Parts: sequence; C-alpha cells; structure tokens
Amino acid sequence: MSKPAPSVRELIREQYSALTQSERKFANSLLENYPAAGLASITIVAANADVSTPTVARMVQKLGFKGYPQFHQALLKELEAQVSGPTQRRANWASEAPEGHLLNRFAQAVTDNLGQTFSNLDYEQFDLAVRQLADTEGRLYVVGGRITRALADYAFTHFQAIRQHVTHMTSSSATWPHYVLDMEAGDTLLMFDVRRYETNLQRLAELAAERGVKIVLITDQWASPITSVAQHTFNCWVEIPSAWDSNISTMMLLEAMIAATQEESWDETRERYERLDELFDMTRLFRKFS
Amino acid sequence: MSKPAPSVRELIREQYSALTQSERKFANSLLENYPAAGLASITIVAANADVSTPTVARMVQKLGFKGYPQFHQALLKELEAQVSGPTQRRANWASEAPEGHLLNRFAQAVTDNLGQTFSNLDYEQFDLAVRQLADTEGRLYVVGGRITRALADYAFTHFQAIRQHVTHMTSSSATWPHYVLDMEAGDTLLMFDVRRYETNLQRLAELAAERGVKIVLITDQWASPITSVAQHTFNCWVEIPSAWDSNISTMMLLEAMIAATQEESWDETRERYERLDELFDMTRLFRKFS
DNA sequence: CCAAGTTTGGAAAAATGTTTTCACGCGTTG
DNA sequence: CAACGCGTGAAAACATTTTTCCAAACTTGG
Repeated sequence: MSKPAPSVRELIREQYSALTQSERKFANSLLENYPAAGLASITIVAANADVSTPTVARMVQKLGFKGYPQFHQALLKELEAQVSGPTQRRANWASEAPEGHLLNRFAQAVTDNLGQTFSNLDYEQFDLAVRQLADTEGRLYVVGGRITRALADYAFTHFQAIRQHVTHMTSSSATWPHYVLDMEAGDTLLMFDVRRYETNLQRLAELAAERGVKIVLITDQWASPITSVAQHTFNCWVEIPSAWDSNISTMMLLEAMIAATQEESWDETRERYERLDELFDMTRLFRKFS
Repeated sequence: MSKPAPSVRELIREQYSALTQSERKFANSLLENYPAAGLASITIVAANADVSTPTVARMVQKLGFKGYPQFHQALLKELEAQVSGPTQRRANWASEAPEGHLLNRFAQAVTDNLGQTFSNLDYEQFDLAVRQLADTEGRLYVVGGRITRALADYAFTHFQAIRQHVTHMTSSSATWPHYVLDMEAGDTLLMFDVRRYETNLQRLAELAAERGVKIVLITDQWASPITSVAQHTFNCWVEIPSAWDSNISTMMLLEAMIAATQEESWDETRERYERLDELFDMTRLFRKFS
C-alpha cells in the first residue's frame, strides 16, 4: 500500500455530492453513529437508516467498494486500527486532525467556554428573562456593540419570526436617541455587551432604565458595567487563544433564549411561522427542500 | 441487564477447562489476536485457526452464545465500547437545572452538533480554505442568506480587522450584480447557505464561479446545492429540537477559520490590530478595560 | 487388542445475507 | 400532456454463511 487507504468517512465526504437523497439519508445515519451504524448486515443497517437494501448496496458501490461485504470489512479494519492504534485514541473531536492543530486547540477552548457558561447559568433567572422576552405587552428592542451587532441582528431575525413589536437598534449610535424617545415602561431591551465595553451602550442602558425599560443583558465573564442597571444579566465565557473573544457561548445562550421564548408562546408563534413560510414560498426566495 | 455482560475473553477463561483440544486451538488463536481473529465469518475464522467450522460452532455454544452470529456481535460490541470509550464526557453542564429543562436538552443537542461537525471536518480542506481566505492578492467577498446574514456580518467584521480588501455583500440580492461585475479570477467568496437554500445565492455562486472566483462554502449537514461550484465545502450539524436550525456549529467553524486565518498571517495582522486599537481609543468609543 | 465413548471435520441442509431485476412514481422536458 | 430519465424499493434470484448430521478417527479402559 503506497497511500493510506482513505477512511469511509472521507469517502463519503468526497462522494457526498454524487449521492442521491436516500443515499444521503443513509450516509448521515452512518456519520451520526460512526462506525457502529455500519457494522451490522446490510438489511439491518438499511432498516435503521430507514432506506431500502438496494439503496445501501448501490451507495457502497459508489463509494468504490465492490460490494457490501467489502465495505463492511473496511469499517471493521478502521475500528480495529483505532483500538490497536496509537495507545489511546484521543477521544476528542477533530479526530483526524493532528494533535496540535489549531482545530483541536480551538475545540478544547470552545468546550471549556460552553461548559463554564452553562454551569454558571442560573436557570431561574433564565426562565424569568425568557418570560420577559416573550411578553408582547411591550416592545422588544435589540442592540449590540461593534462585534456583537451581528448577534443582535441574529436575535432580531429570530425574534421577529416569533413575536410582534421587535426593533433592531442599528449600531449607528447617533440614531439611538430616537428609539429611546419611544420607549415606555414595560418594554424590554435585549443588550449584548462584550469587552471592550462601549460607553455608548452604557449611556443607552441608563437612559432606557430611567424610562422603566427592563433590560436583559448578555455579557462576558467579567460583566459589563451595564449589569448595574440590568434586570437580568447573563455571563458568557469568551476566552480563546487569540487576540479577540469568541462569541460561541454568547450565541449559544442567545439561541437557548430564542428556543425557550418560542416554547413559551408556541401557540401564537406557530401560526406566525406558518404564515411566514407561506410568504417565503410566494416570493420564491427559497427552493423547496424535501 | 443488572450485571455488565462478561467479555468473551472472560468467558473463554471460565470455560477453558471444559473445552476440547481443537476448541482450545481456536480459543488460543483468538486470544492471541483478540478480537481481530474473531471478526470474520465462521469459515474464515476456523480456517485461520486450522480447525473445522463445526468445532467453532460448538465452542461458541459452550461459551453460552446461541450461535456464531451472537458471538460475533458480542465481540463487535466490545470493540465499539473501547473506541467510544470516554463518550461519557459532557460534564453536567447546566448542573443546577432540572433534568428535562430546556437548557439541558439544548446543551445536549449543541454538544452533539459540535461533536459531529468537528469529527466530520477535513482538516486538510480546512487548511486549504484558510490559505484561500488569507490570500490578499484578490478581494474577499462575504455573503449569507436570510438567517446566516448575521454570520456573514460577523465574518466581515473580523476579516476586516485581519486583512484588507474585504467586502460584505448585503443581503439585498438586488445589488449583487454590481459586486459580481467587479469580481475577478483569484478573488474569494465566502458563502453561508443553510437550509432552506436560497436560489438567489445559488445564482450568485454560479456567476462568481464562472468568473473564476474561488468559493468557500459553509453549509449544513445536508449540503446546499452550491457545493457543486464551490472549491471548499464545510458541513455543520445544525439540528436542534426546534422549528429552526441552530447556527452554533456554523459559528464555531467560522470562528475557527477566523482564528486560523489570523494565525496564518499574524505578522501583517498584528500591525493592523494595533492601529485599529489606537483608532478606537481616539474616537473614545470604548472605555479602557482594567 | 477390542469395544464404548468422545472428538473431529466433510458435506448437505437450513438460514441468512447480498445482489439483481423490474416496475412504479416522480419530476422534467420537448 | 405524452415521453423520457431518474431514483427508489419490493421481490426474486443468487451467494454466502451457519448449522446439523453423520461417519471416520481418535482416545480410553477393560
């Protein structure tokens, strides 16, 4: 063997674009539970992925195997190699990447950050904040800083789909006073402030708080000064070995909030979602996904 | 099952005295090369140990298995368990939250997604894509869809800090032709396309590809059709128990790319960063961080 | 050395697994 | 709207594997 036989996983990736829908269904099922989902007989394996036997047979041939038995053998070889291989396979994520590769260091940092963020999360606070975000009595304003503007935008797009009266305060702070003018007691302001903290955001927070607006703040582990005027503060761990801060845990917390808000008001939301879907279909922006 | 099923190895030791000569011959062969020597079909396995098939069949029954297939399965299970060994990780993230709380379900889904994304990542592809993104010979264009626009924005903000000639193609697709007009061979287009895939994006990709622009595509596990014209495609696992898709793994991949790009060209980047810092200080947008 | 009991493997039967064929349904095209 | 190509799975055909049966070959104790 001159070159190291490519792993089945690699083969699937290479050929993925050439696979048909059902074949992808099986490919995904296999990747999701790799390689266990490919070790039984073709009949069983196919049934588990909810496709027919011929589909699997055809696919393994596309991958370059002569038949299912060969494919099966290849998987076994891989599994065996892993066990007998370099002492202890690094049970970590980017399995194929070399030990010190940036991907692996990055994965480690992200895992730590997410873990820290989650375990420092007060779920009662979380539930309260979500109730606040779901409250359609008042308006919901969303704002972020230089970097977190993108997160605010993401939040806006989703909250807009979930509820009415959502406003994204663009990052040009010159226009903020106009928004503040319209704010009323009972409104909610969702703020993102990760270091370096911006004085503009703090001013905004103070003004809003004076008007009786409830502030939900998502910040980093060192806590933005806005904490003092916010109703609910959430800290996200953001350190990575880099010149800038990671916003993955921030994003995760945001998504969790969106998911919770949606669950909170699913009855009303459902109809909104369906109408939204219809509208998108009409404008034909999207292609149908089956 | 209350007790942990004994390993085949243990079973052999227990029953060894009850085994006949030929059976022992096979048992030894298996123990010598465990468990590989037991993974093939009964015929092959028997031939390797230089005994007859019936001998093996009788022996596995003595060990307590109903038939050879059951014995085979048991070996596989063991092997699998060894590989996926410390899969038990995931240190109780949202430790205080009750078992079924949304936070916990969410944490689980996110962990799975990140794990899947990482383990299906081809790090050589990754390195190539990063080199492409760091190439300042050509321009770098960034674009996303309805939802992923926010990610494109995030990417833009960071890449702008790292390198020159970065353009964010706003989501109003009406203006895209203008950008395409300026694209040249050697430019790079970073695209985000998560289901439901947008036809506009696909058109854009095709046009860009025709002009010789290298496309780096970040998509979901089902792969956007843009794959076919993209140089580098990356799949992110995005499923969460919700009506919409999670973009945390997408975000993670993006951040990893940013980090890698920065590392690739740190010498030039460093100076850019320092100047940027000075500029922000001057405009006093930020407060000093102690 | 013989007879009874045990072990062994060849070969056929049974079971299971794999591949091929074919017709149906679906979307596309002229 | 008919004709075509393509993807799909039911079912038949085929191949392999597993089990069973049985006779030959050992072993052991008289």
